[in-house]
Amino acid sequence: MKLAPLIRRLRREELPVDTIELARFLIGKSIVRRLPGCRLSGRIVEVEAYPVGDAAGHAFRGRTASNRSLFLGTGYAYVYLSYGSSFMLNVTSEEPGVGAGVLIRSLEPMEGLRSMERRRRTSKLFDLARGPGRLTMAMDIDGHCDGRDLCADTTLWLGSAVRRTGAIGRSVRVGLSKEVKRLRRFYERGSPYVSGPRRLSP
DNA sequence: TATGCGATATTCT
DNA sequence: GAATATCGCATAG
Repeated sequence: MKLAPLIRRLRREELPVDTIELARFLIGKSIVRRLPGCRLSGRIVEVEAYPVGDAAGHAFRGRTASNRSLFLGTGYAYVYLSYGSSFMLNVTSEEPGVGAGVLIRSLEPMEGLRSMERRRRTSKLFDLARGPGRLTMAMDIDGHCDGRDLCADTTLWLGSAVRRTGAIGRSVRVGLSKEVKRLRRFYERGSPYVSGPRRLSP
């Protein structure tokens, strides 16, 4: 399956500036990663929004050296290390100077399956990029990607949808101790590539 | 299928 | 010193 011609790079003007709108918009879109000798891509099937004023968001206490990428504007990568072992990929939102973003939680793998399998040490298709820490490992995303412009970078960028997007579900977010009741997690209904407890993704 | 726990590093208090 | 937007394995039902 030749997907490369089907995926068109998204321009910044196409991205909703509002965090919640961007989260919904990203479901069904593509993440593309170019590595030496191979290209990886996946379809976004699950995200979480961390808008302005959200106590669970990393920008809540203001800008610091580690979260500065969250303040770049809409369409940049904010990558950080969680629990000492897992990198998390976020797409930033809002105007420059405002700290907010969307956590990418799960991908449906499309291109570069063999490369992902090697990096993830599993050949189970459903487990390759299901979960935020897993997808960064599968896509070889780490701190080097922090701050990249996802609308301009040649190694990591946002692409168009490759097929019609299914119905979008909404739920509480996974693994939080603050703002636990906010319905800020979005996912494609019926996708087997979605993480979290099944009760959250009816 | 569901729940529980340890590993792990960086940041902020 | 505590907390953390997780994962993978273990165990029980």
